[in-house]
Amino acid sequence: MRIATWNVNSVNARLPTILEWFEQERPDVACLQELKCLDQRFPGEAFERLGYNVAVHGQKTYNGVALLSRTPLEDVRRGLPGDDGDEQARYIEAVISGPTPIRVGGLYLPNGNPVDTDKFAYKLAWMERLHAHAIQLLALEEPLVLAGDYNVIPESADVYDPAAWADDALFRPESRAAFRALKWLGLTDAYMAADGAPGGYTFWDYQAGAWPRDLGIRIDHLLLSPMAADRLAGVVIHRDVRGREKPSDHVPVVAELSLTV
DNA sequence: ATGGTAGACCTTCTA
Repeated sequence: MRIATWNVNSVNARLPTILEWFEQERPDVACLQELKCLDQRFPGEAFERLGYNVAVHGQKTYNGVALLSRTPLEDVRRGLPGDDGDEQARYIEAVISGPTPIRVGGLYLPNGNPVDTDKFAYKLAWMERLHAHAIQLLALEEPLVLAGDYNVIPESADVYDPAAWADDALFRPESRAAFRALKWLGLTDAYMAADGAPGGYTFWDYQAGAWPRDLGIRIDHLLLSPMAADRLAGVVIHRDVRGREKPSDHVPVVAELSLTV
């Protein structure tokens, strides 16, 4: 089965582009981020017509995440545990039903800029909550995928100019250390395990000609539990999508797992 | 050093 993650930067502004990609690629599961709409404004029928079951955790104007699956979604959780006062819609999780059920968490990790504000503290606190939740999920010893826009550049090879990003929240040592700590729990970065080639970027800014100049960063990741990593067959970054009409600034990343659907 | 783009929404915030 193929599992995709894609920060779409407004599901409604991007709908024709998104549907075209879904019709071409037909992923079994997809995690979408930055919907920028409330649940009732999510175009669920358009995805249902393509054969998907839909679970949404929306928010007005900002954030918003969704899970799409060809088989029914069970045990849906909306919101990251650990802070009941957190209003931001950045996490959704469900079990994908099938002969080998797989648990999928779709996440939109806070950007964290500027670093001298409470936005950076919120990012690091959110990563601590994700860490604590990942411990709980790994204890289940299931196939598990935590996929989304992590807003973390893991290594220097994942950015066109490391020095230019040294003070950015996406590349700060604190953010990278928290990402490494997640992996130390036993999670595998699917791209690195399957390919790992430098320059596998997933985001290019809209500004300053970042796309034509290939000034990209790798911030969209799929982290796999051991039972999922053992079944990893490959990862494809759909780079060409960035060059299409009215693109998102992120492109889809798709992991293939040798699981029957 | 600055400004460059995109989306939601209504004027500025987020990225």
